Amino acid sequence: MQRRRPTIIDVARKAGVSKSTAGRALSGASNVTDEARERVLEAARAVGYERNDLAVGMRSGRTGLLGLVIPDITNPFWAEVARGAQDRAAENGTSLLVFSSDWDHGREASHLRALRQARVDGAIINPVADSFDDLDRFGLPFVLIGSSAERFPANSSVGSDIAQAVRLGMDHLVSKGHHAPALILGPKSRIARARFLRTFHEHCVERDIDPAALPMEDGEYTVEGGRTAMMRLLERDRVGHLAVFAANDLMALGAMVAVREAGLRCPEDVSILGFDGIPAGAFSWPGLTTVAKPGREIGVRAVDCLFDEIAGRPEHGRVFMPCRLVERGSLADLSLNQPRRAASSGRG
Amino acid sequence: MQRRRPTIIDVARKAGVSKSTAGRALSGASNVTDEARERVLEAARAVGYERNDLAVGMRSGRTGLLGLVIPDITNPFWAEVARGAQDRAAENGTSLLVFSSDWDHGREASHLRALRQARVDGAIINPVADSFDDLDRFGLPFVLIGSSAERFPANSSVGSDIAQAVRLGMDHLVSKGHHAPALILGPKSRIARARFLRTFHEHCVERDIDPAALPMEDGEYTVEGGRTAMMRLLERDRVGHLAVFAANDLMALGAMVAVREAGLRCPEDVSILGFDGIPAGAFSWPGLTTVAKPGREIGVRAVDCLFDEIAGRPEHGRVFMPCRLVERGSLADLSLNQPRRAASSGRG
DNA sequence: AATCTCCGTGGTAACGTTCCCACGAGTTCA
DNA sequence: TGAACTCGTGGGAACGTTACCACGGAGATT
Repeated sequence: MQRRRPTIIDVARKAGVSKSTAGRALSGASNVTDEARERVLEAARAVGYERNDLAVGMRSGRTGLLGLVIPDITNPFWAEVARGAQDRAAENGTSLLVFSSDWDHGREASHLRALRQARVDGAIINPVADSFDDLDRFGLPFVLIGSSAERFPANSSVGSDIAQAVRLGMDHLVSKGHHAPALILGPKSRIARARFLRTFHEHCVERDIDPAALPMEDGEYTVEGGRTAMMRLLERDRVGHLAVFAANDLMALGAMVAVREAGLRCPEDVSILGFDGIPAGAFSWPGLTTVAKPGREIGVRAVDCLFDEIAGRPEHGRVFMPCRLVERGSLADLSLNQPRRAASSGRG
Repeated sequence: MQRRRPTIIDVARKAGVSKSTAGRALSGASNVTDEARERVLEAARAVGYERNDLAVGMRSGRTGLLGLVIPDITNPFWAEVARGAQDRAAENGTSLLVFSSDWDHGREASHLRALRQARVDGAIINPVADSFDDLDRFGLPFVLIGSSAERFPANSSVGSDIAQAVRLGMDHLVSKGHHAPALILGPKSRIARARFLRTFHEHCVERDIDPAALPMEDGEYTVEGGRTAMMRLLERDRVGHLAVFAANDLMALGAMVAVREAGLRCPEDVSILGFDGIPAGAFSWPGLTTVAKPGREIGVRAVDCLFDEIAGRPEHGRVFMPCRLVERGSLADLSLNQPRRAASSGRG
């Protein structure tokens, strides 16, 4: 019942030209007379021709497919990245194969294999692997995204500018009178953690703060991880207002929950600064002040960078996108010597 | 520098068999000697052979690609659906092409064309179109997801059981003593709105409630839409406690913001019931009580259903997945004649 | 006027796999 | 013993497109 889909040969026949000419006209090559092109395009429209990308990929080696391998599409930050990448890919007539690795080496390897078998033109990868082996074996053009990219300095990568982001956060904390913030960090196994911590230390030194004296807790990059880390933080001896810089918005939101569960208030008793810029931070109460990574823009740039890589001109090298501070209501302003004064509680 | 990738012919040569036999062994066909199969597999491993899905698709008509067209991957609900679909697809050795339509007809049409050109085996679509035309022209097996599916009774679809969901919500509201809840609905242009409203009316009739007497406001399916709708609701004359049933979690969270901005408290002054079950609802304060759709499960079932459709046995027809009530802290319990008693404020 | 160059065109090969058919050897049945 | 059948195997065609080469005619150059 479903009849054969028209091919370029059908178009050529209808237009009265050879399939070579038809192919040239349809692919927008220049060496075709206007009249022939016109006839071919008209014929294509008439028979309802649609190019077969498989055959194109087979012959030309270009499939018009790109791969995106991220930890989890349900994580709001990665969803933003995916959206940016998808939009940019669509602008260039390419499509995106999306995979979630769940921080699992096996899954990642399996996804990379699927990408190779699909003969994608290239891939954007947030690598689970901290060794170069799997990536080395990938065998296709790729661009790394995220903070783990710094482990692979030889490859193109697009990430947020952590150094600038931490400085932004520190400046904001200090400007509000928080000179010795506690830290809530991710698991020790994660590369991003070391990066964050090292940058943080550098900024402490610049400001004559002894980082070793600052409270510090670990947790998974989740709401629950942030909650338990904050509980441990609250159990410590402390005097006066507590300010916390969390390495991730989900942890910051979890910390906020823990504060409330402890019978304390944010920002009156505890100030919280997040990191990521996920939408959910705008719905909490108070709204979460955070350093926002440009997730969508990272996705866009990664695709641009990947096109360069595919074209054999990897001129970008490593791209660091600037972050911005989103001020909502989770930081108290102690700079006016009014320790108990709440910050305005607008929703950034 | 990058040498040719090994083909099935290389494998055949190395194993000392014909490419037909090599192909049979690699594709797991039965009519091959164990010894030959062994040799082929060994040879494939030795030369690092990886099947070319393009060529397979070219010849066999099966590409191992599925399309997913949803409104927006950054919407947490759709991200869940995508994740479920992706996982199930991966289990079956297929990959997912993901597109966001942004409720735009042009984008949707363009994405569907890209799917056809990529020769995907089938697609899962949340259609923007309310007419059948675009879908009719699609020409490939597809399964619809989401509430708009009901416009197309002739096609397979997977969605949540709105009737059951609304009943669940109503039962909960009534059990907490809210017999005349206000409604915050989506835009009149959306199909989901009519569905929700009709079901709501049916349940009102069953309970001898006059739906016409209930306050009702429209808004976009966003936080801002919910916020302004709630502001309009609060401007109306009212007596006592206000209960609101929002047609979407984002709107519910926006409503919560509006309540706070008006100097009122949730749930003490206003009770809010959401609909969707997005993760952000757990981070708000109070936590959002909501009717949760099984997003991930919908994605999984949609893929199963699509495989049936591709195989030419569309036995599923229309699948409705049951929703469940997630009780957090945004509803006051008025059932004990204690109008001002706050509900427990746990985080579901 | 002869040659060279450029341009548009058409034919053919090639991409890597699966499908189809034919072949020979071994087995079963009459 | 011969026919029919099964089974594993191999050769070739086919999928739809683009790359490559060759050709003829028009215009430019010598």
